[in-house]
Amino acid sequence: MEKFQEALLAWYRENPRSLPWRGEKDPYRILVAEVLLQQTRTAQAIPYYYRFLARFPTLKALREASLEEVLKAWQGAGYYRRALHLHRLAQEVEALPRSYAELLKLPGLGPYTAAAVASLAFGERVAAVDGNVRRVLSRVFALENPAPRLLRNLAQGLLPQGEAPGEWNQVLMDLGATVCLPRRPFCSECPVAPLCQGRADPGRYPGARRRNVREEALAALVLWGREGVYLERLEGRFAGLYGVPLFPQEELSRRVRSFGVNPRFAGEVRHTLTHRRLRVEVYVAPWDGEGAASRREQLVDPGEKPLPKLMEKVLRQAQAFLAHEGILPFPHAKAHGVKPFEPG
DNA sequence: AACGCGGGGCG
DNA sequence: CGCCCAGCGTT
Repeated sequence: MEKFQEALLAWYRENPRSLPWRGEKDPYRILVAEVLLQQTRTAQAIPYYYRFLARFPTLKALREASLEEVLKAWQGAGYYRRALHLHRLAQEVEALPRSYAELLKLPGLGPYTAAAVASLAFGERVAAVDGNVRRVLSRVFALENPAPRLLRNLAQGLLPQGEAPGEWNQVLMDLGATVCLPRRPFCSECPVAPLCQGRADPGRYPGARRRNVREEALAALVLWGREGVYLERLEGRFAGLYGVPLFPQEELSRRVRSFGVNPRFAGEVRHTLTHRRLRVEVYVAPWDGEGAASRREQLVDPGEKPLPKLMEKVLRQAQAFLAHEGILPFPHAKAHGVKPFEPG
């Protein structure tokens, strides 16, 4: 196995990736990067990394912020529980613990993130197994569906003695991210191709995970007034963020009745999540909150609240419709720009 | 072990 | 379109 490690380390020295958090020493900044990278491509994480750290440069700054401010900084990055967990974590500890075992106890840190922070920030000899490492090891050892436990043991056994553990973890991840790609890997460029047991059929290792994408028919109700749009705090999906009322399409008539409005159809919006395909009918109605005094204060400028992308699409659609009708749009208009309304 | 949870880029 | 991404928490 020494040959394996030497070949990879030599390759890494010649092909380093330049990333904003590469070489970072501050454990907090490493943590933010690793949490952002959970199920998120590096290219997508980078702008959020800068924005979040500019807003909350230290654990203390994060601790003293409100959850809503934190979610606002996270807006657009997805998997918003990550932001919630980071905020909660900041309340729980004065400083980040320095061991894998302690890090693993923190909210939002699982085996991968705890290992990444422990090795990168504190030099602990612990292997970090992410999707890249899973794929690399599955191919090297020709494993179609390796258990997480097995992968951790394999990765742990590969940690070189003389090398900084954090560096080594990045070596494997970099190989997976740039050479050992999910589809059409560059085996001819791979430093460990001669040792790879799965080289003959890389598409077979690891095997595909089955997924079940279901469709959902929803409706959104955009109630707008001079002071803004009626927003509520969302629960369940997008919990903690804000949005207009969103519900199964078949509940439309009931919800319309309960609000006492007479809405018009403003078009349709599609939004895809990993496991869901959402088709949202957008309805708009003028509203001043009459007959619902407690709701009146919920008429706000959506630009001030953390919104999921889906809600941005819904508002944009509503706005385009209103503009097309020659109706003065709500304050949100300037923030996002108006696309022409396209019927159907 | 299976599922819910965003958003985006690629072939 | 389907696939997958520097995963985690819950059941």
